[in-house]
Formats: sequence, structure tokens, C-alpha cells
Amino acid sequence: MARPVEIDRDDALRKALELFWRKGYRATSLNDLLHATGMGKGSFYAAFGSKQALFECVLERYHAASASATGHHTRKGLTALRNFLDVTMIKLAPAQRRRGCLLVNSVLELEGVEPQLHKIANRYLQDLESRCLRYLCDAQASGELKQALDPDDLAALTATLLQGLRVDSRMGRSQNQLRQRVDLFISLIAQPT
Amino acid sequence: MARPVEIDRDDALRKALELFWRKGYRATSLNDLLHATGMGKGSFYAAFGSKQALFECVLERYHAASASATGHHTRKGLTALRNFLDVTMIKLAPAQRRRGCLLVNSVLELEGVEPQLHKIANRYLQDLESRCLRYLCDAQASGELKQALDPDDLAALTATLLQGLRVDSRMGRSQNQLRQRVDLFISLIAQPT
DNA sequence: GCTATTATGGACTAATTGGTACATAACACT
DNA sequence: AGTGTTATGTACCAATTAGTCCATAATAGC
Repeated sequence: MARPVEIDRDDALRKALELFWRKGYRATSLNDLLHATGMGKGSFYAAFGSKQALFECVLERYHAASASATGHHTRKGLTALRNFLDVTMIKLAPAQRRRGCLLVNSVLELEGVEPQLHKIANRYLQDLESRCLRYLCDAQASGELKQALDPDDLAALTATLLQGLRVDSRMGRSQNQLRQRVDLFISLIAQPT
Repeated sequence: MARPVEIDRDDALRKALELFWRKGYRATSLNDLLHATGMGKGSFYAAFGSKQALFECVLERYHAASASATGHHTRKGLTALRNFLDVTMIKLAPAQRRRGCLLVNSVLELEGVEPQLHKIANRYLQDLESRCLRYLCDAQASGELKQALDPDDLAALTATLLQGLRVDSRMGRSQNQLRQRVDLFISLIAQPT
């Protein structure tokens, strides 16, 4: 009984994610978004309500994608952890370099300026630590990890390292440089055979 | 022969640093700066030329202050490294929490949006790695560091960890949590006695 | 084809942005 | 006191911002 929707909401969200990821929240203007998605203003506000609401959607999507990409770990122990770091660093970032991580970028950009968005990004980001913990517990159970190490402390350190790697990525460091850091870190915590 | 300057350039720079550090480059408006420094527009543009030029000044100051605060290491070896990380994390951030590091913040915020500023912040930030290297070489020479470790690789990892800590700081994690990560890291690279 | 209904795009707005121009205020030197 | 020189604040500007409004386009059911 009415005019049907023209836009592909999913596609628009992907395009928006792309923009926010590359340029940040504030530097991405409404015009940028309209142009990238091909929507008019009317449709945009009908579909998303506001720039902020759209960003919240995008954050959720990003987090969900990241969780699912690293979630089903077929491997075990430290290999799984290594794989996890690898996926988080590389597979998630489509093609272009210098993107880092949308959550880390947002936490730094929005603290003190957009408290609500900052809080959301912060919460999603903290998830990482608990995901690290799972891998580390696995690794310790299978004897790959030095027994003296506390998995909780180590998960915290690993999460911090991961954040550092994302800064590195945004600085333009190569995949190889990042991988080298990961390898060294893993060798530091591994039980020598 | 002419009207003398009223403003205290040094003080204005300090106030500007404060603002940029807390809110980021783009979120700090010219009005914010004028209000914080108490200058009028005329004086501002006479003194600094533009918002961007002022920010470049501020970055330089920040880097210089950070280098000098961590530069003269009275201690030696791993204690010096630990002290270095401590100073970088804590002493430099006046009072308030959740500031992280101006350079890290800027690198993430400005990549792809303000190439020139990004480049400057990037360069300053990379200095850290070489400073880490000095401490690590010291530590290895004095036998505190595991002999098998390559100081260059380790300096890279340490710099990455430091960046991660700065993200943690911006996330609002407590000093104690940060210190715990530092301690664990150092224990991982130290030669067991 | 008509109509009820909804999606759409563009005109519009008020606020804010960084920056300029310039009249004037405040001095140092004679 | 007068004058040359520089610092200062304010009025102004064009561009951009996120967001609103509404006439119109496009459809589904009849």
C-alpha cells in the first residue's frame, strides 16, 4: 500500500562503517555519509534517526563481526591465541592499511567529548580481555603456557598489547612488523620445550 | 616604541596543550582556545598564525617535555626501564586521569584526515622505540635481561606495549592496573635470578 | 485509473567553524 | 604632549555542521 524502501540498509551500514573507521566519528560529516551511501537526507533520517544513532549501530556491527570472526577457534592453546591475534589484526581490516581498530580509535577520540559513544566503545573493547582469557586458560591447561603465570594477569597484558598493535597499525607499520611483535610476545609466555 | 605584548606565550601554550590533550585536535575549537588562554582573536593569530600551527607547537612541546622527563635516567638496567614506563604513564599526566598520551591520541585521530599533523605526531611517537632500546641494551649488558632476547625486537615490543598502556589510560583504567601490566611484562623479560 | 500511504530528495535553518580586516588602544621615544 | 609602531578586540565572512520540513514520487490495493 505504500512506496517501497529503496536503500539496502545493510549495505549502507557497511559503507558507513568503512567511513567511520577510516576518518573517525567527528571527521565523518553527514554529507560524507549521504554521498557514500547514496541516500538522500530524508531516507537517512528515516532509516537511522541521527548520526549518533547510526554510529551506535555501526559500533555494534563492528563488535559483532569481530567477535564472530575470532569466536570459533578451531585450533587450541597458544596456536589459537596466535591465530586470534592474527585475525584481529589482519583479517578484519579490509584491504587498506592504517585503519587500526574502530573501537580503539573511537575510545581515544571520543573520551570527554562524546561520553555516551565513548562508553559504548569502551564496553565493547573490554570484551577482548575476556576473550584472551579463554585462550590463555586453554593454553595453560594443555601445558603450553608457563605454569607460574596467572591467566588473568596475562589476559590483561595481552589485551593491552593488542591495543598497542592497533596503534601500530594506525601508525602505518607493516603487517610483518606487527607479526614479529606477536611472535616475540608469545615466545615470552610459552613454556619452553 | 610600540605597545608591549600582554600575553604570556608560554602559559598560553600550556593551556592549549591541556585542552588538546583532553579533547583532541578537532574537538577543540578556536573559541575554546581563546577562552582558555584569555586571548582575543587578534593576539591569537598574531602569536600563533593558525590553529594548526599552534597544534604543531604544542606537539613539539609535549615531545620535548616527555623526552626530558624520561631522559636523565639515574637508575640502571631494568629498574631504569621500569622507571621510564612509570614516568611516561604517570608523572607526565597532570592530575586528571583518562588523558592517555597526546601523541597516541593524535596519531589515531588525525590519520587520513590531517596528514601533516599525523606525520609529525607519528615521528615524535617513534622516538619512544629508540629510547626503549637504550634501556634494554643497558639491562642486557648488566645481565638483568634474558640473554637470548634481541634488544631491537624487544624495544619494538616494549614501545607497542607502551602504546597499549596509553589506550588503557584513555579507557579509564587505574594506575594500579597499568602498573600491574608493566610488572608482569618486566618479569617476563627479566633474567631469572 | 484512483487513492491511501510511505519513501525520497532538496530547500531550508540555526549554530558553529576557522579565519580576515580594521579601527583603536597602549605603549616607547623624542 | 606628540608621534610612530605594534598589540588587541570586535565586527565580519564564507563554509560547513547536524538536523527539519515538506512537496512530490512511487508504489499496493482496490
